[in-house]
Amino acid sequence: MSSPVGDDGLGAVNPLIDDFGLHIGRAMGWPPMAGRAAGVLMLREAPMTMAELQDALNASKGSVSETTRLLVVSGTVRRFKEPGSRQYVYEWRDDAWSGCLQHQLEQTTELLTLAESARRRAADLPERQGARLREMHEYYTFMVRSLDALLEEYEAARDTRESAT
Amino acid sequence: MSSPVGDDGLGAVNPLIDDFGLHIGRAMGWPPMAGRAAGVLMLREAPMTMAELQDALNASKGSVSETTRLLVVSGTVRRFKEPGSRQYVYEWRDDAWSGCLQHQLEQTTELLTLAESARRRAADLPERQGARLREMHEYYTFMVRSLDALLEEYEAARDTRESAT
DNA sequence: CGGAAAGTTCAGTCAATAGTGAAAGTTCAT
DNA sequence: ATGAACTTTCACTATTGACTGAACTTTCCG
Repeated sequence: MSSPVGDDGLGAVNPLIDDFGLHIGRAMGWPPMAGRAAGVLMLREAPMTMAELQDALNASKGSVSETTRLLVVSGTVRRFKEPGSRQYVYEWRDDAWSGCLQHQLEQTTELLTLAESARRRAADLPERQGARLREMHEYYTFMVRSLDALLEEYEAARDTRESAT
Repeated sequence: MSSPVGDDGLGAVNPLIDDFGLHIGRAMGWPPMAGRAAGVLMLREAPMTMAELQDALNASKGSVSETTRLLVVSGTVRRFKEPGSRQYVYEWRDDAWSGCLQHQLEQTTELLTLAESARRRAADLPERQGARLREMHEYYTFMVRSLDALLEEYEAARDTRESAT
């Protein structure tokens, strides 16, 4: 109920956890808590129960529940029950970073959609403005195409490394 | 002092402006106001004064000042004085999207730095955790390299289009 | 089934962030 | 130099978003 990172020999890593919270959280559009939870889960050997997370993060039950939900839908954490146990455990996924890239791709796709909608809604503007919206549209088209390719490339490279292990 | 988009024949575009505010603002880590300002500036023929922006956005002087500052440092908007005039005008830059991609690259580089620092600070962890930090490090190394390449590719393509005009 | 343990939801509280407006600071034509 | 026009700064207010904790729902062992 006291040490924010539990009794895993990780006591010194704590400020690191907070850095995760701020940075990854911000990058992924998560609240800081989710970033901290991601950090804790990455640095743990074994899968953690909610109670352990709650203790490690020094957070309320409700908050941890919301946080784990978020991490699971983001594709960075999986949850399962160990056979015979009645409680879930949470574990950082080996392919977590694919999930992050996928997330980025989705965000960018949304902006492409916005660009398309903008051109439709503000059609027949003078040359200058039309050109600006065209630039935006071209940019996001380029980005979606490129990120998609990167995702594929990254996963291919990972699979290769994986099978080499 | 009334119509939120001024008297430019853009009256119908207003909900669009707010969409810009939410989406681009969020993507760039800007407050909504900055996104809205970006939208307004994209959709304008001529450069705008602060007074015009203030009117178009229906915002306070202070807020517009902060907002323009932000857009200028982000590289999406430039400001200059028309000769003989004593007030600045603000204009959406033709190469604004390069600035956005650059911004993304910088953000990603920060996370690479975090990954490096994490491996250093949490060295000599058991295999499992070490592998996770290695994955993170590899991911961000890959992303920084790739985004850098994309930026170059995008700018090259733009230059080509440009000179073809 | 009954009920204890685990997990989720949600109204309320607290903290962080955005925006206002007035005062202070700059700039430039005269 | 002076002062009017314009811009920035900053203390305050409003808004938004995160976290808490208690009430509720679900799960599953006996």
